[in-house]
Parts: sequence; C-alpha cells; structure tokens
Amino acid sequence: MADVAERAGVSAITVSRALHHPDRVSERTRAAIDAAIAELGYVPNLLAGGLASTNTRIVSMIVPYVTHGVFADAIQGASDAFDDTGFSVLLGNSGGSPQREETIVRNLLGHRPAGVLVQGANHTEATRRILQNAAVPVVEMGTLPARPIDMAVGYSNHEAARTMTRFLALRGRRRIAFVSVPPAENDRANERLRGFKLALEEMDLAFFPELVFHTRYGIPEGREALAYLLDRPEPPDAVFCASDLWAYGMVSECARRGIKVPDDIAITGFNDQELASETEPGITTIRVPRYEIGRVGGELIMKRIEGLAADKVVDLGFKLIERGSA
Amino acid sequence: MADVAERAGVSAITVSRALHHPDRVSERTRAAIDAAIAELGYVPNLLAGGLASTNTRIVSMIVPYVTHGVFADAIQGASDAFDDTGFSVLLGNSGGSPQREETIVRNLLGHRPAGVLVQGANHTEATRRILQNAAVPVVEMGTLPARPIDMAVGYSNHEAARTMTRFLALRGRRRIAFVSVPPAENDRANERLRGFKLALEEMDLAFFPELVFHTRYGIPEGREALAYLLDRPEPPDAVFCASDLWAYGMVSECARRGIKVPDDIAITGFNDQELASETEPGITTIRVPRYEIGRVGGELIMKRIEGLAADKVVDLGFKLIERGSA
DNA sequence: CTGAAAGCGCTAACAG
DNA sequence: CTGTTAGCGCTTTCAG
Repeated sequence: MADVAERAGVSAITVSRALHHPDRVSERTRAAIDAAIAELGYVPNLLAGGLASTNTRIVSMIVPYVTHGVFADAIQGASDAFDDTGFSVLLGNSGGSPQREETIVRNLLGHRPAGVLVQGANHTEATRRILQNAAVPVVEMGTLPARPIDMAVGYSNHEAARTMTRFLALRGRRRIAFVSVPPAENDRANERLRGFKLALEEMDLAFFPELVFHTRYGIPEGREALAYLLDRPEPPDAVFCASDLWAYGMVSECARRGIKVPDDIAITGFNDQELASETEPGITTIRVPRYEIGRVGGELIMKRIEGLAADKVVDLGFKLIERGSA
Repeated sequence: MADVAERAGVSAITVSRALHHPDRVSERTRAAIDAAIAELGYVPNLLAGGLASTNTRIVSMIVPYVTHGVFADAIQGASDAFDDTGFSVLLGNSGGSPQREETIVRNLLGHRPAGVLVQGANHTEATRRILQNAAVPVVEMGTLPARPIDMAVGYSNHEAARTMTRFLALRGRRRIAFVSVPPAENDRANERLRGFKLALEEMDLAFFPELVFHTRYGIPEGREALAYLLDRPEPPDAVFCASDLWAYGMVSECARRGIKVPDDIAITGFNDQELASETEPGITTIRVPRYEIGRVGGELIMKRIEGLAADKVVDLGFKLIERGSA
C-alpha cells in the first residue's frame, strides 16, 4: 500500500480511503490511486486490514458434510447471499461430530469472522459458550432450536415428521416403519423420530421398535432396509424414510420384486431431492428449503453486520409433496 | 495473549511458543500457560499471527458450483486433506464464469492464503498472472492443462471422451449424438467434445452437427435431449452424454417409451455418480476421481507448504464402467 | 479533502 | 529455555 501511495503521490491512509470510501476522496486522487493499483497489481492485505479494524469479511460456516446434497445447497445459498459484498465463506466440516465441531469452531473463530453459520443445534456446551462469547452474529441452520445460541433459520423437523406420519395414518396405514440414521448422531434425526412418535400417539397407532431401522445414507441402504423390514414376522404397511435416498432404493426395489407401491406398502421420503420425482410412482416426500436456509442465514448475518435488527428465529416451513408412493 | 502471558507469569513470546512449538518450552511453563488459556478462554488471533509471520493456515478453493456433486466431492476431499493440520478452506464459487473467477481470486488472495485450489484451467489472462505472482502453491483441479499455472491434478477429459467414443464405435454404432453444456462456458466440455471428434475421425465415423445438443445439467434436460434427438430425420443409434444426469433421464425415458436400451439406442454417461447404477439397464459411464482430485490437490498444497517437492501434474486417470446401457 | 501518529495482536530475529 | 525489540500492513483517531 505504501508503494501505491508513493506512486500516486499521496499517503497510505488516502489509498485506504480510496478503497473503502471512494466518495471521501477527490476524483483526481482516486484516479491516480486506481492507476497505481492497476500498474502495481496491488492486492490489499486483508489480514492487516482486519487486524487494524477488528473487522473482517469472513463468515465461517460449519456443516457435517459437503457431499450431502442438503448441505451443499445451503453452502451455495450462503455463498450467493454474500455475492458482491466481498464476504467469503470459510468452510469447516464436522463429519457430524459435536466434538469435532467444537475444535473447528475454535479454529475458525481464530480468523475473527464477522459471523458464524452452523448446521443444527446439537453442540457441546463448550461450543455454545465459545460462540456466545465470540460477540459475532451466529445462525444455527436447519432447525428451530428451543434455546438458540443467537439466531436460527430452518424449519421444524418435528412438525414435518409429524405431518408426514399423520398423512400416512389418515391413509389408513397401521404398521408404520421408521428408517433413519442412528439418532444419537444427529439432532435432525432425533426431532424426526419425536415427531413420528407423537403423531402415532395422536392417531392411536402403536410404535413398533422392531420396525425401526438405522443405517447410513444411500440408495443401496434403502434396499437393505426394505429387505429387513419385509423379513419381520409382521411386516409394515408403510415406511417413513427420513431421507429420499432410502425411499428411492425402496421404491425401485419394490418395482424389481413386483411389490405394488403404494397398494402393498406405502413409502415416504424426506428432503425432496431431484431423485424423488424419478421413481414410478414418484416419492411422496417433505420439501425443505435447503438452499434458502443458507441464503437467509447469510442474509441474517449481513443484516446484523450492517447494524440492522434481524429476526431471532426464522421458520422457513416445509411442504408435503404428494407423488404417489403414499 | 498478553493476558495469558501475565496470568502464567511469562512473556507473550513464550505463550506463542507454547502454542506453536510446545517442545521448546519447559513442561511447567507450558502447563501454566495451558491453564491460563483455558481459564481465559483465549482464542489466538490468526489475523495478527498471519500478519506477523506472513504465513496463514488458509487455503482458497474456487469451484464453479457447490451444488454440483462433482465439485462437492472435491471440496470434501480437500477439506479432509487438511484435517488435523489446522488449515481451513476459504471457499469461492465462480458460477462457471472466468470473469467472476478473476474477481474472486483477487479477493481471496487478499486473505493471503498459503495455497490456492482452483477448478479447471479456463482462466482469464489476468487470473493466471495474479496467481503466478501470488508466490503461493496453486493447483488446478479436474484437468491436465497444457500450460499449468503451477501444479495440477485430474484426468484427461479428452482421453476419457475419446475412450468412450471408441467404445461405442467398436460396438458398431455409426450415428453418435453428443449432449453437453454449451462448450464456450466450460473447458471440460470443450475437451470432451475434442476427444469425441478425434475418436470419430479415428474410427472413420462422421460427425453430425445436428446430433449435438446443448442444455443445462439435469435429469429432465436429459429427457428433452432424447426427445430432440429422436425427432431428427435420421436419429442417432447412440448418445454420448457428458454427464450421468442426462443419461439417467434418457434411459428412464426410453423405459417409459418402450425403447430398448442398448438394442435400439446406446446411451453413455460421464462421472459415475450414484444414480448411474440405478437405471435398468445400468449406465455405462466414465468413473472419474472426484473426491481424490480434491484430496490430492490438498495434499500437493500441503507438501509444498512443508517445503517438499511436489509433482507438477498428477494424472489420476479414469475408468470406463460398463453397465449395460451401451 | 488529506495527513501524522499510534497501535491492532502477534512472531521473527537476536540475545542471554 | 526465556525475554527484548522491532515490525508485519493496515486503519483509527485526531488534526489541519
């Protein structure tokens, strides 16, 4: 910056001002500075700027996996929200472990981000404390936490699961299976299970522990889940899948086995990914605002950075998409 | 850090050493410092550290889209490569535009990353210059550029497309259609088209401009492409899809229309995404090292940061996966 | 509209 | 093994 200043015949602070508040600098000096910057290929050192101003253009974002379509969409949403603001996303992925999340949060906060976006509300107590003390806007994404760290944007996994389960019950289903990841790992999964159980209770249906199947994400895993469930002494007449991938595997496996969906068995998904409309019949599922969660999360952060008031908890809702598999 | 030093009864530099070179500090003072850090909840300011040492633990990564599975895998790979190193990924997404990429590169370099990972080799001249002058390791991912900026990791899109096209020709296909994004946008697409044309020539087959279809990524777009191609006066006997999504749409559309794959028409994909094995018949496609590209890219950066020699260009190869659709 | 001085929080280099 | 000094490149504050 000193070089630029010298070449433009001004002091460093004037260069700084030309960069951040072009209107506070005369047109002539600004032109000279711009020319000098271009000639020298000057790239401002954001570390120095951030240090001096205690004020960066970094937003940290922590997700469990980048490869899971739901989170990739959220990252894209946040990234888009920062378009043309000069803000960038500093990414961390926790692999779904609150312990790793804590390590990552600690590390990412070292970069003094202007805000933090974090997936879910399942944090260690230390993570909560650290984030609260960080004195930057924090958005928890994807759920509506009872006790938000700061802000949150998402939808109610509990209500979504409840809605879907009631839908199945109202269609006359009596033995509803539940397929999910191990709930200990994952607060979304927990919420969905709670909503599922509540709906069963409300509809006077029994909960069958032997019809609960935990597995990893994936289409083949859906097939395995179906095989397992059909092997029970009393198989289910419906399956609530907590992800479309499993539902896809099941519907395609049913086609292969000649099992009629939804006549013989109803199958529902979750997330409404691109796949969900590709089976025959299409998968009845819950559409969630994957991209919008990241986008609105980013916007909430930006609002607060600009000193504006921002909502504490934004419920983006969900939608039951009926396609034929239930 | 001053507070920590005071509380531990040492100077700031000793705290710094305890953090970065624990073995250069006596066990007692280290314990005292660790205690002080824990009590105070001290989070080191990486901006100050980076400024003082001209040495950050940030690696910038620029991809066209986060939501495209291929790039999401690469991000995950790079992120995993940095596990337990304290390095983080600073993400930029260009939307596929070299012009936007230039803006992003400029911005991300301001954070003085220790390395840069960038998708593809299709950059503006200014981007090339800026990256070369940045004096940090740079890895171009996903292609094997003729004129790499610094390092590269990927596979030959040209050879992959050529291999697949020859495969179709050897199976007796004569009128091979080509479905891709508009090539101007995208160097991978360009490379694939070149490989496709070369193979046609080698196999004494004609290239039919009317059998080239450009569209966006997506399953429905695959269906549209198929409809278009079947509507030609002389329809193709094979379709080379530059992405599995289109191939998926086509194979499922063929099933719907009662067209026999591969007897009536052969269909091939590219990337080997999860979908590719889900159609009936499965999609014959090119498996590319999506995750490994990010992973190895990250490792190359790390090697160079550690002062080790690193390969200039790493060819991770590709593999033709034969599944039945061709 | 422009500048001088001071300092952001840390680490390199040198000393002891 | 520990400390002192100086300075990284920028912005804040206060002047002019």
